Amino acid sequence: MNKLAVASVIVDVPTMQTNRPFEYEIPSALTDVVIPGVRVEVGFGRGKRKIQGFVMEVKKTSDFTGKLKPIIRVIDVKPVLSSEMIKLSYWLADRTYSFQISCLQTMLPNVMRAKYKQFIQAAPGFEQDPEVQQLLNGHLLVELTNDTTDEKIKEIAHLKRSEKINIEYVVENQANSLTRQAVTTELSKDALLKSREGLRKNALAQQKLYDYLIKEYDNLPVESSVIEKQNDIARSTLKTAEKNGAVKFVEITKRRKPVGIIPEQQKAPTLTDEQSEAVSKINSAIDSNDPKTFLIEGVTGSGKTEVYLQTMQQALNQGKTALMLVPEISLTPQMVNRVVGRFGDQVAVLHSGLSSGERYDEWSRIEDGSVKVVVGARSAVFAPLKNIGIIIIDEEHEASYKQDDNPRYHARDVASWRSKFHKEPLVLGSATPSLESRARAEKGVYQMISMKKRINDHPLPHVQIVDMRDAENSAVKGDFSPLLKDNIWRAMKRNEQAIVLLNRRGYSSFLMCRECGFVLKCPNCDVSLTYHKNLGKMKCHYCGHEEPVPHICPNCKSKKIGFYGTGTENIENQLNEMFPEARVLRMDVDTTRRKGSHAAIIKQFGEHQADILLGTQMIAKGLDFPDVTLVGVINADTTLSISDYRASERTFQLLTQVSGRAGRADKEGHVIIQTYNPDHYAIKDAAKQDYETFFKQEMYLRHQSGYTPYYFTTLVSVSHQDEGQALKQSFWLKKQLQAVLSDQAVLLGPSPTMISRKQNKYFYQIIVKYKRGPELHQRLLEILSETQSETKRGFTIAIDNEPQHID
DNA sequence: AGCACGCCGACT
DNA sequence: GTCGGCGTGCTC
Repeated sequence: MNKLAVASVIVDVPTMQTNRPFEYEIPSALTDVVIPGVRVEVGFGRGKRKIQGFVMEVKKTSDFTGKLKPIIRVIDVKPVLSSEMIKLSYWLADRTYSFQISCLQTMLPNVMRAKYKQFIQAAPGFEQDPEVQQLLNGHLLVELTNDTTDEKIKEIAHLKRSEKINIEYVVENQANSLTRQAVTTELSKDALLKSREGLRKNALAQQKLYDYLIKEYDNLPVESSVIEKQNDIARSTLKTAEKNGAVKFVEITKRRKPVGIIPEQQKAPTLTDEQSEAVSKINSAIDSNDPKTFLIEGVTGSGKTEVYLQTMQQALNQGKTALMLVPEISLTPQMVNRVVGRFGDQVAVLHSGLSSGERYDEWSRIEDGSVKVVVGARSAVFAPLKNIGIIIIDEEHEASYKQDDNPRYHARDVASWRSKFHKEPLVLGSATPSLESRARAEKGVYQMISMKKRINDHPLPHVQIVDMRDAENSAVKGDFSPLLKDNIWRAMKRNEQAIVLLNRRGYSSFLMCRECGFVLKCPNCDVSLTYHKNLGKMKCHYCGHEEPVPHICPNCKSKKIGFYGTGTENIENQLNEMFPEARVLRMDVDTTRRKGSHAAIIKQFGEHQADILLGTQMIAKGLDFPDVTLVGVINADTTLSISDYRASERTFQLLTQVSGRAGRADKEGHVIIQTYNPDHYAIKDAAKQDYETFFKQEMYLRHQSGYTPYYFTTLVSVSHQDEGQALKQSFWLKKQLQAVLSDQAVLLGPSPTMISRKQNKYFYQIIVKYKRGPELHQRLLEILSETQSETKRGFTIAIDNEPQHID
């Protein structure tokens, strides 16, 4: 009998050199337990280091010529990775040029990441050694933490060299954190009552505990922490009761269920013609296991969400599951209630507000099949659903679907992969599709579904563009044109609400001297410091460096140093000055930092407890406020000035979306867009809510300049402490790439990134535009492994496939 | 990553 | 000589 005795393991060491499977012997005691997808603990390296790894494959023999180490321990009882996820991780690592271990870790809840600890222990026979005793200070084990001083490390290294101490490695599994200590009783309720009577008169704490146990008898076991904190019963009281046989300590696995109240079950409304046509097209793809991609181009208010819900229902009817992605920012209670209202408690919602424990619990509920519908932001695309019947991506153009650190994956690509794996449709929906998706629909790669009518024939808002270069407008002191000011006033008078959007990208409150032009910059990074009001300090967004606000210019000693640029706070002040009676709510990064505050602001505004909602991009997304009749955009063009080929697309999308916020109910909406570029097509087309015209114009320009969707783009950046070295290396890289690319491909750069210095490293980037690039892909992978030794000398190479921003 | 090995200078 | 500095290369 030939046993499967070798496991192929991806180890938790994120480096290029260890980015491949390592083989381990499966001890006979662990056969049948070590199967693909489980996590294991293995020894790695020459020392006694222990780390976590993922079993990818189990086989009979190994080609490895050395001696295989055994697997030390199996962490999971059942696999945490399905065969689908294992396959997906290979594809993802290849596509994003990332380490496979990083991919595996992103696919799983954070708690599955191992925590490593090191403990110092006296070597046998050296327990009494004075040096060892001094180090351990009477303890048997001392943890070696990250904050150990250099001197102490030296001392430890000494002792280790002379073999007086050993270092013990411990791999901790954080996912265990969900078992908690709880209290219960083995006594009957009557017995408890009896014991309660038998307590001494002055044993007040015990009496209180018994009373609690009797009252909560049906809810036992209760977590000890709950009893201790909420009911102020001391641990010693519990211990005493334990001794007396009244209570018993047990371990419970607690499932936090974040979706608290399940809203009333809602019936599916009748569909419009456009909606039912969309539903039937998608449903037939579900029925016939057709992994095609649909692109729903539907104007705001056309009822895309209902199409999503009914097609998801179809998948469920077939005994399948459904996955729906929405941008984090639209994961509002309104949205969630709508889905939960339809599907009840078979829904799991994965949003960033979940604690890591909650996230793990939701993951388990999905994994064990108790959840049929998953709604979530980007990372929910890895939800461990089995037998997926449909995948939906709402607002598919959103840049936040692309992760901006490693692995730099796009949720749309992962969804597409899974759609093919499950042989089920993928539905992309947007009022303003990304150029690449819309172009694919044009070519017939995606099937286009267009929804042009608004439900109940709500008219589109009336949009006006205000040319801020006009004499009348440039003369005003603040940032409000007379027209916008007047319209806000009117809306206030009619007791309606207004939204004011400040397009603040690349625009912030930095400090500038009006005498000499000096700008306060970060000493480590090449960016200006921004003012943080709650800190009262200047802060760097990249490295976190802080310093006090100077009152005289460090350069010319003038006192004319002050803030420059329009921040939300500044606009808020202007609004308060102009409309002293209006209640202004501000929503930006500062006011929404606290968990739940985003939802709180939306709720407050939705209940008309404020008159004006002022904010940045985040107010533009999918919110429905019936009393809003006016939307004002202060500076429509700041996103245009960014040196990014997607600048026009982003501007168009933002303006179209925010305009959709006005007048969704019976009242007509009015939108005022202030700009210095009134003739720009992105602004003009957005004002007309005319996606198709914009699409044609933008496609023409992309074609002219050779960008997505006509070309693929890959961004390669090189960094080093020394600017010259970084530049030298990037020229070398360019030469390497040139050699494998055809004449059709274009290489731009190397050029310094917009922020050319971050954390004291210099960054240069090369943009590669190409039509067909298997050679490029191969060469980039090779370069990554060839340059691994350079990595240690301070070089880093980062590759971003289809970047969302070039900066 | 983290560790051992190994090759150099300056110390009992 | 040898201790300990850091550079190099390997980990099943």
